[in-house]
Amino acid sequence: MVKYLDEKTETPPDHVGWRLWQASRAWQAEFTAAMCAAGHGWFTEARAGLMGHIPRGGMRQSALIERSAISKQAVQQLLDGLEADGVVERLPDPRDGRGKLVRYTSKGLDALRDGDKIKLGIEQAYAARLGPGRFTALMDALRALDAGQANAPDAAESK
Amino acid sequence: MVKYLDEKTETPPDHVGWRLWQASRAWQAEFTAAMCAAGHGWFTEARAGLMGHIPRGGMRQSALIERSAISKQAVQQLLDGLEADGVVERLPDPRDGRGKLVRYTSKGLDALRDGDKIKLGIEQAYAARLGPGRFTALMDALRALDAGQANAPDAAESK
DNA sequence: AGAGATCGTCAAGTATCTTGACTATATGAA
DNA sequence: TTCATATAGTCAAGATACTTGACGATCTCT
Repeated sequence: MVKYLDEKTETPPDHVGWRLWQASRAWQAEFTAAMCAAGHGWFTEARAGLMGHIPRGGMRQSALIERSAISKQAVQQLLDGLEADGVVERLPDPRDGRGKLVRYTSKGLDALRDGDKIKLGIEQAYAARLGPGRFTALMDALRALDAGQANAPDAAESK
Repeated sequence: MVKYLDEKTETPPDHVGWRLWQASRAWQAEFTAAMCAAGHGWFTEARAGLMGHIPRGGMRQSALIERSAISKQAVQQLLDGLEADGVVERLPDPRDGRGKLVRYTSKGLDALRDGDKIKLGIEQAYAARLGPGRFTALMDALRALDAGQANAPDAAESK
């Protein structure tokens, strides 16, 4: 291949945003791959994002919409998919004829359990790679960042 | 609104992956908003990801494809958009009739400059929020993670 | 009862990716 | 030189993850 120009003048970005992005993507790739390997091929990042908001005991779809930062239609489509794949089920809310209850099926609960195991494994690998001190420092900084974000009104995320 | 069930049994995730994801999204939201406010309304996350790989001096499209982890068609579509918005331009490669050179326009270079300023601002805000010690620790840990990832053959990202 | 808000759904469109098929050019060996 | 093959870029079609807008059904409040 012809290499010339200033392709050696590479500028691999090195700022917080880039690092966070890379780290986040790497984690997700690892987690998703492990979930697939564990037989949960239906698992995707978007679904994970949504499922992160559904407690084990289930919840109302409207409450889920409130929590996840996305539109109700997006939630609905994601739920449609999860329901079609047998991960969650939607039942009519006995206390409100308009509402629906979103609940994990046993398949969904299995996936949650496997996911917890995988998360733990990745976390331990990270801790081993960084050393306990640096890993703790990382988590501490990330939590502090999150707390600051939640309080900041200009975070464009509070709504 | 009717609140019942175990909606108080909230399970806000707190593991590395979630934290990284949240932090990454928050950074991107802040950056994109600032870029929009600076008049670069064409700016999106996907485009940023690609532009992060294009050096100031430009490069061959094929080299860009190699670097970015996405398909050549995706790169092409992103470039089509960036070109349509006047951010980059594609010139025939004088040394290879098949190739094209991707180069920033002055509009693109302006955006890069503004982006650098904004990045710096966000970084300083983060450092102020965390304190210099914790911020340095965060960057250190993220860099170490990235370095470890790059060396790990199972990272599914090396290709 | 009736007004208005809330809950979920349907329809349509956009952005970001994918795989597959194709053209044009370059390279290297017969 | 010429032909096989590899590389560079494009075109087409489809999947996923979102968006806004419109709508019917149900609840709540007066």
